Amino acid sequence: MSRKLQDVANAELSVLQVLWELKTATVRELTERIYQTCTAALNATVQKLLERLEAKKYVKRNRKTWPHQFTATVEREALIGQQLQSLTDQLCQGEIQPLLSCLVKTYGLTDADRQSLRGLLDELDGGDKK
Amino acid sequence: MSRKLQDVANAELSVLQVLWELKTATVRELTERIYQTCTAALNATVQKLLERLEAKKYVKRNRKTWPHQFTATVEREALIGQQLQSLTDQLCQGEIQPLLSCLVKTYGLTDADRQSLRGLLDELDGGDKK
DNA sequence: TTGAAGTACAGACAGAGTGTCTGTAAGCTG
DNA sequence: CAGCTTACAGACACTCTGTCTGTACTTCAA
Repeated sequence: MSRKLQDVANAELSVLQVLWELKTATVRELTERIYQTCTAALNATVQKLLERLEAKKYVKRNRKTWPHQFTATVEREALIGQQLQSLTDQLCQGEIQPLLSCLVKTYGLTDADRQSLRGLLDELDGGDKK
Repeated sequence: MSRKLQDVANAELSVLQVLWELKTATVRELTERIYQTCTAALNATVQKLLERLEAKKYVKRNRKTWPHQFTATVEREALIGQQLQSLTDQLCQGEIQPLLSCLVKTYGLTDADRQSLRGLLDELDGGDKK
């Protein structure tokens, strides 16, 4: 029974969040954003998180600059999509249907939400049908 | 930095899946469904998984029968909803918007999917607006 | 050029979660 | 009661995660 690989850990995610915001950043900048301070230890922690994110191909490191510059290589949306995928895989045998219905039913979708959702659907209809 | 509590592990989920299907089951039944066989060791494994699920309030145990009967106390949809919630919390600051758009864009929603989604939206409109 | 300060990197660590097992006590049924 | 099944406690190895220390490397100013 293989484990559900968690692929982006909590602390790693907080690094990604900052990278999405700043586009590019150094370890120091990231550390200060995340911990509101920057000690040697915290620095090393962020360094390690980046190292792991890099291994997972979620972050790119520019070694030509000093200090190194880091950039996210996944969009937030891609990560959402990936999570959605694994969610449906695990709980709906890959079907989106149950998820959609659950989404619409249990979430108090506001009028605005519904409006924009309809908009998206219309786009899709126009896009691939004709 | 607290860890993202994984709340339902992989093996635990497979137990839930069977319970959703059978409504109620004994350890033996669960073990045979999951592992296609039933040794003492596997039995104990499933026992442990049930014990943990019970602690998490995801499973109810009837101690009056022998052997004990187990039932899921969460619906599959509730679990989906919960996962969606934590997904939006982590990646969209609680907003559903980005998730919806990602869903519609990256998933190849079929005509049927879109149709049923519209249906759900219409229900909502009728339900709480008037 | 040299030294101080900042940065990179390797490795170690504790704590938690997970899936699995062994051993033992308890319950049932012929 | 005997023998089988089930329940339960505890242990285990392994992995993941967040954190840290220590050391080597780079840069830049004096």
